[in-house]
Amino acid sequence: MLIGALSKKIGVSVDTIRFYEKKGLIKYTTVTENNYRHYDESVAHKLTSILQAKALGFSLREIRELSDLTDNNYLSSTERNKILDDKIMDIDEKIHQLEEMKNRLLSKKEEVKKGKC
Amino acid sequence: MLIGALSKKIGVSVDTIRFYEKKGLIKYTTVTENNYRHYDESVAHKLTSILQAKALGFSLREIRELSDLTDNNYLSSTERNKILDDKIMDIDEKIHQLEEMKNRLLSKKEEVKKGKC
DNA sequence: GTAAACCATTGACTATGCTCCATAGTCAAT
DNA sequence: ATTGACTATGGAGCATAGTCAATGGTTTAC
Repeated sequence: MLIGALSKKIGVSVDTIRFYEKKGLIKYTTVTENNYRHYDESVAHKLTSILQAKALGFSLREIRELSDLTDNNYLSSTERNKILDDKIMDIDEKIHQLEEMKNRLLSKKEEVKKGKC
Repeated sequence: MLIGALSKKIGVSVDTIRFYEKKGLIKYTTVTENNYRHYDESVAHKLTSILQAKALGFSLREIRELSDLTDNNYLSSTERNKILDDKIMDIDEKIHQLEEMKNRLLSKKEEVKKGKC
């Protein structure tokens, strides 16, 4: 898949794809003699999860660090585990806060219903 | 409470507080003759929920719009309800994606355990 | 073989969300 | 009354995350 096709498939600009590549978030699979980047399905999936993570308030740096955890091998399994556990706690915290926020909005809805506001 | 005290209490810079004020996210309660802003507890709570919302991937604009929903009265209850429902759906979606992300990290942990990576 | 549609690189530009600085007024303690 | 810690305003500067434009090579279709 060339960059334009990937861009259309995921709904993100070609500039953004090249930007993410520069930041080390994605890699192209192959480059042919003409110097065109070629991507496979796995990059499409990765892009999708990058976009999701971004919308959940993770920075590109954090997303990259998590992704490095899979791709590189310079960390001990203890270190990996710690990073993963931290991130999982982080996620649990976010879920909890989202639930709180949802409850606030639900009671706001009740108030609107009762004409209180 | 003056701006410095509020800043220390919540753990956000005075510049940020004034910046949020400029953006319409918070208001000072009173201003004395010396032109100093005075804040009460409600602003402290509001600041805390702004910081939470930001960490969950909401923009200052979105946070402001939601907050306007409480503070102003130029919308019909139907319109309010729609905005609230949209935001609640948005939150449900985020929770769902966080759970997906958590599962991905949990299986990554399993892989680390098994020495596969 | 040439136009249209794609690709690449480089660098400038933009929006958002702060952060810092200069300048100046205020307040509390000594 | 002066020092130090605070406040205010205005504007410049910065990091992050893109976006756009200029220039030029490639590929496909006609």
